[in-house]
Amino acid sequence: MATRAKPTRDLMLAAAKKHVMSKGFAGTSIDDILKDTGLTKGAFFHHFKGKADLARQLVVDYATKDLAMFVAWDRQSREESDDPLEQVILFLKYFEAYISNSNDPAPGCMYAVYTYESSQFDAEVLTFVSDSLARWTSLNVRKFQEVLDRYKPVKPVTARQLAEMVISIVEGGLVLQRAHGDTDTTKRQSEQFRNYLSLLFPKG
Amino acid sequence: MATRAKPTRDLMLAAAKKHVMSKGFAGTSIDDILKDTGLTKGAFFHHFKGKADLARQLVVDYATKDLAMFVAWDRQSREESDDPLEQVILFLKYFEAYISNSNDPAPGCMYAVYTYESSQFDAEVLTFVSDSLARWTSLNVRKFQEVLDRYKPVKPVTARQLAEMVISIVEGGLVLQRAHGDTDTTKRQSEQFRNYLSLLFPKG
DNA sequence: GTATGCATACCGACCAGTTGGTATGAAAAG
DNA sequence: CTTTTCATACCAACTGGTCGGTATGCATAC
Repeated sequence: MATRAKPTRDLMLAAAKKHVMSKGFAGTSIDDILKDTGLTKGAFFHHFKGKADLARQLVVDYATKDLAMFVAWDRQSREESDDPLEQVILFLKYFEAYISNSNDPAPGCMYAVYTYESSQFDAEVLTFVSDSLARWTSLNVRKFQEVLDRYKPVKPVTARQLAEMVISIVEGGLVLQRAHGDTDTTKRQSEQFRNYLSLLFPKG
Repeated sequence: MATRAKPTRDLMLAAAKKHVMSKGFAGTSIDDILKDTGLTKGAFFHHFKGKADLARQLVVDYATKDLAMFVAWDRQSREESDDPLEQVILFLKYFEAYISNSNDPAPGCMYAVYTYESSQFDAEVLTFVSDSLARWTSLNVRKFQEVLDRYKPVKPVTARQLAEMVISIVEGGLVLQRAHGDTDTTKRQSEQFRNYLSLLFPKG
């Protein structure tokens, strides 16, 4: 059976993600993943150099899929409107729909898991997490800069401030949502942020 | 040595907190705590029924100290101003100063740690975390209700929405701050929220 | 002299990681 | 077209070490 290489790796990554997002990385054993997939140690160590390598591949995979989702939402929002402010609103609404309708009972951010378990990971992984969040921020900065180029805010504000605030609200919303086990806290937070935007830019 | 009961327990709780806030709960072994304190298994299992009991006592202790801090800031803000909106602003400023001047190199919220490792804990502990966050929210709701009783917001908003937003922003700020290893991200988020308040309640 | 506050010594379970090996398929040699 | 060669993909069994937890003993305080 030298054919099922990629599916096997993805199968293990999926199982790993499931466990890590509910028990943390240290709380997830390799055996947990193997029991879930029906595979064995040999398969695991064939695809991963070790648990640290799993941590790396897992978060890289997460970042890739996450970014792809954001890019898709961004493109769709640009197709539906020419106004950057409206595009931001649309983007947020796509996100709200995604979080609320997720079949994941307790959605969360893997970056948050890693940062709250930071001592478990090597510098390379932690840098990747930091960089990924920074890249996400940069995307938002560019977006809000487009808004600021067209509309003058009621109160002086930088694109970076707004960009960071979006991420902060999302991350915080996810923490609360998980803690209370509900499905709409993050969505409500995003709505509040849109409220803030409508006050900052009354034109839109 | 039958005299140092309370100090010993607190010593272990302090060491546990230190490790849990940097490696997570599952990533923290009892031996880690014992090595830090110079104590032994006998001491640990004398004060804690097991690791699950440590989780319970640790978060209860955290909640107690956290609440005391909030109450103190609330009292001080009431002493310095009669205006509820100004009191909120003051409260946030105390918080910002606390986070920025903390000697903790990577401050964080223990509730967030527990939430992102939820499968590690029993229902009692998880309920306590949820309730603690709810209590924190309630305090904020009361506060913002006082504000809303005096000032009419430019856009319709409930006290609960604002209360949740504060916590969300703080939690999210802490995630970002830890991820990037800086000291002022949370503070900046709090400042942005104050900006939002000043737009909502232009009178203040 | 009895309860408290610890230390010592130990246990079974589980941990990440290793070993030796097998089945498979694709490419190269005949 | 067949046979050899060899890398890939995986498995079963095992290892040393660490985990949470227990049993016991012994000072000290009351």
